[in-house]
Amino acid sequence: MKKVTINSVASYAGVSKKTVSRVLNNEPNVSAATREKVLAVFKELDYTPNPIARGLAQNRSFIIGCLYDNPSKSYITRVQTGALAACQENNYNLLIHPCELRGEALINNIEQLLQSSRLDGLVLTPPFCDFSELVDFLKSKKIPYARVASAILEDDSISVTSNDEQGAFEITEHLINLGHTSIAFIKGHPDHSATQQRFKGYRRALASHGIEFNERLVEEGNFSYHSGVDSARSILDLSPRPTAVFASNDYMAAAVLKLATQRNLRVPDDISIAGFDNAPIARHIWPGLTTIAQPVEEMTKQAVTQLITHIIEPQESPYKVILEAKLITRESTAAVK
Amino acid sequence: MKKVTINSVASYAGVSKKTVSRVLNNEPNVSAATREKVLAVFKELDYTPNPIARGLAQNRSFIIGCLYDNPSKSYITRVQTGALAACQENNYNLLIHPCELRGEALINNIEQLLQSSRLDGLVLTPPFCDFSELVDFLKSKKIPYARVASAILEDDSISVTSNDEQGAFEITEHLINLGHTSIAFIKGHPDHSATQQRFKGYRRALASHGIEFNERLVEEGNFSYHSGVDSARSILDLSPRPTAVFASNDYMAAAVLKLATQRNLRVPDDISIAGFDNAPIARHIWPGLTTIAQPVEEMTKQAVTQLITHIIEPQESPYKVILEAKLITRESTAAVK
DNA sequence: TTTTGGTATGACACCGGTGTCACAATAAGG
DNA sequence: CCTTATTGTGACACCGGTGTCATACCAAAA
Repeated sequence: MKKVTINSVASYAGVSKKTVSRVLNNEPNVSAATREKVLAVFKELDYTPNPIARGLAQNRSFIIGCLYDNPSKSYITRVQTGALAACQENNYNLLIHPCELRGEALINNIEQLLQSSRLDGLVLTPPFCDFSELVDFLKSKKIPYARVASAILEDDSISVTSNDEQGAFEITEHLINLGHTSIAFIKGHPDHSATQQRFKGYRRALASHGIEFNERLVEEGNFSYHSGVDSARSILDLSPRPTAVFASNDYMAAAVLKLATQRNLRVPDDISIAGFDNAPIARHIWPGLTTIAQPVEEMTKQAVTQLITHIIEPQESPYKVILEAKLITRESTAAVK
Repeated sequence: MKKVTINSVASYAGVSKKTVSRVLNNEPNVSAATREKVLAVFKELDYTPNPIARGLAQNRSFIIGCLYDNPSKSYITRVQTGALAACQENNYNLLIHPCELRGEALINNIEQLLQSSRLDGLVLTPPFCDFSELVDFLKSKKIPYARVASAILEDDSISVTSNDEQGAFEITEHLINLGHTSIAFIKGHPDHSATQQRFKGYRRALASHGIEFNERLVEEGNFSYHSGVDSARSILDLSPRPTAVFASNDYMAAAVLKLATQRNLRVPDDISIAGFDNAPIARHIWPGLTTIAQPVEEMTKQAVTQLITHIIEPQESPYKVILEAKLITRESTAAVK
């Protein structure tokens, strides 16, 4: 199999390689006849331009980097799925780069990454999307970036998010409507803006139904299953025991369920449990978890699409989208007895 | 910030760019003094070679592609983790490419991928690692590849795997040692070689303990949670009901657990359940699942490391490694009453 | 008919590295 | 001391595209 380059196409078509390049890039000032002829040769020789050579000439890599520091594998793969979909549509590639927000020298790490990979842009997933140190660094280096699921909208970057606060409000209201008034809450990781948002939604729902907020019902978690176990222990030890628990994500909710079951509590008869994210585990356990589903793939896809658009043609308009979160009721929540 | 290229380094150090290139690539025939000098300039100017230019000159992309078609998000992320570790050590990047084994035109899809991304090599995860149509195609195109977790060892490619058959044997034996003689089995997806391996291990354990194999205790699954639910239904409807179920992965085992719990069966008192893979769900549910842990990250890391080594310096020796799988006992299995 | 202006095209340098080869300087051998 | 290897170094083309600019061409305007 011989290599087909722009030179072979050019000589085969009887034009200069610059003209071939013009056809490739849909540039004007090529006669219809010439364009047709070159396109025919593309087909005939089965020509694909070499992205590396292109990248060198244009100082682009056609690669987007995806930053994450997230314990939830399902979340990560959903993000990847969305990002990949956008990349494929635009002939871009996706580079995944897990790294620690609180690790030493995060900025160095990212600088290294940018130096060595020449990424065209970055997608920031939680918690990076709200880490101003990083965002400022990228801004100063003029690296295009897009933020996914951020709570901060007051800036001029690309951002696609969903309404965490509203989701938390709705699921709390769902519990209240079932008659619960003593609803424990497990917070997420403090570095994630979603943590504050979900907490705010919880409090707003209590307030709007005239239920007094009780500090003792709130536990600090960090989104990990393990932290859920610790929080669950404290909550189930309370007396009187709350009739419902709303955990900031499904892993922690699953931990509550596990501990409750171990203690021979029946869910939802003795205690209702709600989660957040609609992770696979929410439907893989019994009883299934009532939770909030967010369009993670769609958010990421939109963010990356917009990022690539921006890379190709820089524009000022800050792209902001807020997508809807949706309540999913399963068996883990029921009316209070 | 000015761009630092090989030219600036060269003129700054007072040598030709070829000499700089020699230092970069650790080539011989550079005097110690010159090498020192150039290295010092690297530091001083904070120079990083442009991988794209390098790639163009050497017709390499420094990118490895990772193919997968797998419903288990945790498996995918484990594979990615291992592959990334190997890539980072070798200054390679990882491109992820999910696609369907049975999708129409898989080969076309891959051909397209290779054309447009100029990947240096591919990692084949299950089920691709055993799909001869694809392997033959890659061979004919002379694309380097490595296979992870394959059951087929009789070829000349790079392959790192773990002993599925032995793992299945051990977990079955574990159940037998607990007194179980009626042990149901749920098969995995027929496209995965692990499916046959695990089934073989199950049968070998039965045979070696003089327990007659009973076809009616075997259900066809496909590794998905959903298929586990269907299989579980058939198994729990059997009469007499088996005292133990060994599912070919943890998702299906979790499905059995869920259904059993819904039917008010106590696990492990009324029925023992074992899985395979040690997925996160195995310890996120109650009771925790007895299962087999495989070193997925390690397998993938070794495979990719070897693949890159092979790309840099093609060699004939087929690299074959088989890593150990390990039995993890949790609460879902107990002695038969 | 000549001037003007836009369109189609190609020559050529360039992106930032690496491969080939020539050549000078040094070391080893006769 | 001269010849022959060996080592260190640089000039230059090349990888496969894109950007800049000159130019030939043709139609509309003067």
